[in-house]
Amino acid sequence: MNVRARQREVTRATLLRESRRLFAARGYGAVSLSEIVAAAGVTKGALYHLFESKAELFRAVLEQVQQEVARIVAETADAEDDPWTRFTAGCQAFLTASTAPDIQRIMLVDGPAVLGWNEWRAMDEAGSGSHLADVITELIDQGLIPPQPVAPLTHLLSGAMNEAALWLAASGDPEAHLPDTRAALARMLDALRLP
Amino acid sequence: MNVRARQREVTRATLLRESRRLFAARGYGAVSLSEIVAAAGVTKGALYHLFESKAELFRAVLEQVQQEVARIVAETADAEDDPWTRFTAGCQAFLTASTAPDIQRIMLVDGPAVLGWNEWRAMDEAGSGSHLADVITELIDQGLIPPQPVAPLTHLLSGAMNEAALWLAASGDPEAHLPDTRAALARMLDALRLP
DNA sequence: TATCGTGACATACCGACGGTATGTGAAAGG
DNA sequence: CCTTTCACATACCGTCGGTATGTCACGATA
Repeated sequence: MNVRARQREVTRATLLRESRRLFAARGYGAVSLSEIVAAAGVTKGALYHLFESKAELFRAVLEQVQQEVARIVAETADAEDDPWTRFTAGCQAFLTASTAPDIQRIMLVDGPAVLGWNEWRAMDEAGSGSHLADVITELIDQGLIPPQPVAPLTHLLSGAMNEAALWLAASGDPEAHLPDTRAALARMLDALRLP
Repeated sequence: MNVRARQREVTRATLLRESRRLFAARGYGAVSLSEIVAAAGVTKGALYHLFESKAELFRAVLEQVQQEVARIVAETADAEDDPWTRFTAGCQAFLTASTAPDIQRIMLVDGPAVLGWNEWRAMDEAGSGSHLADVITELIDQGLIPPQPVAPLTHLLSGAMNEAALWLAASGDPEAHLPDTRAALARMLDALRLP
């Protein structure tokens, strides 16, 4: 790889790292581009050479965060053989991962507001969202869940886990409430299962 | 009431109405104060005389929206005698009410991002959120739901309904998908019930 | 290796935004 | 009446996101 192309990647990675840190700490609206480029040690010229706008920079950060979460969920789920266990383990992994503060603010709070809910949803479905729909489809096919349209149930569960993660992180002591929340989620998932 | 005090209320109501319309249509970030005061037929002096900041104006709008939703939910629920039916009817009413586009963007998308999730949650609990926690507590007391901590289950259900409403409104044809979504929610709620 | 185009930035600047300080005229109080 | 108060209007500010232009090292070509 070229020196130029490599340097470009370094600058881009630095901007992504610093903007992710600042966005996570104080939110999209409260962080200025001047702040970001100062933290990254470059100027606005560099930023606008690499990203089209502030919103596009945020989108790139969000993409990175979502892929991290999707990877964790996929790895946890794939470690299980039983389809039902894959389902519940993946959900629990998502809940735990989404409790991290930087993932919270970027992925769950600012994401929909900055990009609009439609685009946010589209990005989510390219990440962990599709895993959920896939595994639910599988469970219906195998007769473990009553036959039903997949999309509504997927969004009910996705929203439940998102909100639970937000509450967990905001509740002061996530570690303390995690067991109860995991238990409540487990009860909810088990309740969906056919006898 | 004074002429002055009455005029003040008129101006305030006009600003709330116009800003709600604009916030709902294009989102908090994309609407400027100049636009709002122009639509309301006043100047920024009036706006800053009545509200401390743009965020405080938004908070006043959100408060209004949340109270409307809470009223609908409460009226629907209170029309039922059976505790379990009160629960499910209230949830269905919330789902339907939250599908309205202006309620969507203001209450579910921009609310957490503009005010922060903690403040948004606090406001929600002053509105329809507390109803949900109350009725769940009641159902546990009556032995209709397994004994468990109330908060985690409340947030799981609240998040499920929020996300389902967002998906419903974004799915192009809400009327078409509403029955399936209501059915999925009903299944989820029934699954929580003790035999 | 001399040349020259290209690209990865830096610099300088713009209009618009949220917010504030001050002015004004009509209603309220005496 | 006369004075105070208050619901605004006017004029202005610093900062923001965004852009147009300059600069200089790299890299391909002869």
